Amino acid sequence: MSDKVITRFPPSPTGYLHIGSARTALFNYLFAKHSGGKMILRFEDTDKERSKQEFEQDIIEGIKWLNIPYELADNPRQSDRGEIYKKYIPKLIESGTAYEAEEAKDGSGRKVVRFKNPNKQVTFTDTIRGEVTFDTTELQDFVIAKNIEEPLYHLAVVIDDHEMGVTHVIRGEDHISNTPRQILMLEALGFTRPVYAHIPLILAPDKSKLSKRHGAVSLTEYRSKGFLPEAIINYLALLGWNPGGEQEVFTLDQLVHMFSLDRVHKGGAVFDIEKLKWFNHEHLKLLSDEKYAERLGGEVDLKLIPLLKERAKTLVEAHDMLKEFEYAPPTRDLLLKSAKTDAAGAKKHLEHIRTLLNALESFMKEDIEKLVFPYATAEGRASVLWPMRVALSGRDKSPDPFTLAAVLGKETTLKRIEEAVKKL
RNA sequence: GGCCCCAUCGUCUAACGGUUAGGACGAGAGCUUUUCAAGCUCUAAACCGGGGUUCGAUUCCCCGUGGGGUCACCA
Repeated sequence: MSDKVITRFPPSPTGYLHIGSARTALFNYLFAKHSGGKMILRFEDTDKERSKQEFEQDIIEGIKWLNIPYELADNPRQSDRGEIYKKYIPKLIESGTAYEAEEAKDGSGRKVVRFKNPNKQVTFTDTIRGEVTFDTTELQDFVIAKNIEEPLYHLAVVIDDHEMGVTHVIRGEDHISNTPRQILMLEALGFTRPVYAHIPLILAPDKSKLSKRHGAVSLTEYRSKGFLPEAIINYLALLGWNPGGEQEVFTLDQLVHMFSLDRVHKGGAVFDIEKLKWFNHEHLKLLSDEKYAERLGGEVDLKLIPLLKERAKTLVEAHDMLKEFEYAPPTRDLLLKSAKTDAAGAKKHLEHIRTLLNALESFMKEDIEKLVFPYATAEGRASVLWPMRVALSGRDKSPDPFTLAAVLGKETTLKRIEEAVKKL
């Protein structure tokens, strides 16, 4: 089928995968997949000085980590596509729409190629913004190639999009003013115009384009901070687009199903880390205990996962909490810290709890609670519950003592109470 | 500065001429098995301004203001 939708994600490997690029990739994928098409990945590395293998790797790994499907173009690097470009540049010169001008600064001794600007108005339809008109006169006879076989970005884009059969160009709004010059070249080459859609930029809190000076912008940083790819996808999709209802938590498949370009916003959207954290917590809670443990990467007691799920907003927070569960025998001072009783009282209470729990068959939270809580209420909750919390956790900040006891299990619980009693 | 784009709570957004302008994040207050979180409940919080069009404008048009993007032999 010739009318199959083909979008593309063409990063230039001059930096690590940026959160904004990731969203552009996501929108391209969502649109293509929703329309039954595909998204092609290629690298725009015509700037040899700044392009690095390392960045290329990072970008691919990032997209894979996010689970955004793509198809790698044949010959995905522009730096390897010289043979293709060589077919087109002379053609442009022969047809009189381009000409060789002054000597190039690249030391090749060859001449730079300039486009013979027809100096006209160019109007194109942007799916998101409607008709946009530019007067290209101010562009003058712009340079399109460093020399007869090395195109500059704009020319390479036009040729690649044509060669790869790209039907829809979905890119950041910062490219909107590049569009007319690309259309000029594409007309000179006799190519068909793709559909253009310029999506709003992701903004920093100061409303300017999000960039490195604003802090964390590379996907890797979010990954290492313990964010889930599902959460990042979900959050990014809702920056500048929304399906209309009041639901906010979605899976990638759901997003694919609902996505449409006409619900994409025109204005930029400020990136809010707090909301991302909230999405992350939501997606973390959606994981099964087994999957959660898997994501944490270590050997984790599955009994601890529900506790983590409830409290941790990121995997890193979960890790930190896990450390907090590491028990160190509490000091006498800590045991008495907030208990409204003296050492003798605390000792009495702990011994009583030990006796109660020792007789308990089922060590479920509810049963422990049923047994201990009435006693705590009768004796003064603080004077019973505080020593119990500290005895079990070794800390003054912890989940409630009943949950703690249940998670720890009977044996450990009794052992820790025993240890505490000895201190009093 | 030229050109282009944009404009609803602090932030992400709903609304497609008629609503008490809704939701979410965050904030504040309260509740909970007296901690820290989480959770639950409640509260505060917005249509940039001025003209039109219309019986009626947040919504359509124009102007202004504000913000942003872009002006390379970078992408």
